[in-house]
Amino acid sequence: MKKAVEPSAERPVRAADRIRASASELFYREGIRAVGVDEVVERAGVTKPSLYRSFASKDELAAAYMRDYEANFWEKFEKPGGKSYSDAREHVLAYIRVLSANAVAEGYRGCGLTNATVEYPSRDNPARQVAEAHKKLFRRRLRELAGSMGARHPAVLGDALLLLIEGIYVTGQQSEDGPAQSALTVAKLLIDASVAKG
Amino acid sequence: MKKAVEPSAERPVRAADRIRASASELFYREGIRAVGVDEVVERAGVTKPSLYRSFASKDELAAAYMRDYEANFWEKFEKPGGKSYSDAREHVLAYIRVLSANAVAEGYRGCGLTNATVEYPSRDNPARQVAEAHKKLFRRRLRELAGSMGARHPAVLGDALLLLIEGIYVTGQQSEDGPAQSALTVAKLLIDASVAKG
DNA sequence: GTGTATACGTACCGGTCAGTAACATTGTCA
DNA sequence: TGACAATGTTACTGACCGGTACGTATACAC
Repeated sequence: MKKAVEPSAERPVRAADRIRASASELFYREGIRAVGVDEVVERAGVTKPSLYRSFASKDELAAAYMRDYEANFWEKFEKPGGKSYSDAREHVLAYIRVLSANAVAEGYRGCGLTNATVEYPSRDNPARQVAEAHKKLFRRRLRELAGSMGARHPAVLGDALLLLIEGIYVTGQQSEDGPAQSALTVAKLLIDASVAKG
Repeated sequence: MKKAVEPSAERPVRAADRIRASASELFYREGIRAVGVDEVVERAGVTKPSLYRSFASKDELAAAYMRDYEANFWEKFEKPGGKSYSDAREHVLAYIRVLSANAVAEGYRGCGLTNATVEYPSRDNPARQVAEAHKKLFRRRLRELAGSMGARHPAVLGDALLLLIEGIYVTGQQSEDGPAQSALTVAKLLIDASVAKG
């Protein structure tokens, strides 16, 4: 008589996964430097050696957090509000609409990848490297979308949108009543002024 | 026979001042959390008790750094490139011109006040409080300038400029080859599209 | 049953952190 | 000379940090 039912319906849930989840939550909310590995494992309900079996160091755990964050970011960016968009302008505006709504909520903490580059000025930090690579990709994607909108200078409009979005990320953490409120209007202004009319 | 010449040309330089200077440099370059008080006093050429005679805690030292940074900021903002401007549009564009030039330099670290709010999510941190108060003032000042430019909606243009500027601060630390390059063009676009023409 | 591999916990390490106590030294002014 | 204020010197604390040596429980193979 073996296990009867449920081969593994109750999930054991690997320690490494619990740690990733715990780290993601804590690192995002409080910052990477502010959170010790003890706090991470305690919240995960595991012990420290389990962490170091799956991750070489706290820095590498932070890098894993960055990769998880990035995957999640792309999902939210490519389907803002869970919806797909064929029109580039509507796509970007939808993302900014959702983003700026979140950014005026209490406790908003901006973009985890951006925050990590602020926390780690040194270029050889593993977490920072993931973040930097992501921001390059994001910039390219925004230029692409700007091109699809028919911008006269897609590079400029793409950069404009990136600057605007990063501005939302960071000002959103400064106060609940910040300039992110105006972001959607600004985005429209920017796009319309950049797209050839006649 | 007293001191002959130079009442104090060779400056004794108060320990507190040396500490402020040392802290400002280190906190800005490496981040506040990343720098220990030992490093601050060592660079200042003083000892730890001297620090704690002038500052109640590291947090309070960080708050002092914020205040110093802010004073310096206003100087640079109100006279970009050392020059005064009577025209609001030229004033803002001059600031953004200088800023974006700095932002593409290697080792650029953005705005110390912005960075501090990223490092300290908790609202009761003394340094963060200084930074938050400053950002409120800055927002008001930009709206004021937007009004002087004759914007149809000064609040929107002011916010647009703030989002843009914060975007420059933060993307400037992500890479030397970032969107800050386009910032001046974007600023002109934004202003021209916001100012009533006919 | 007895290997053997995997997954995990207990207990600990040395270092660094912010902060302090007690005392010695200096320079200034009167 | 004497008093005061500012600083340096030395040594220390307790908490926390990232990281690890080592023992333990379970499961599957033969």
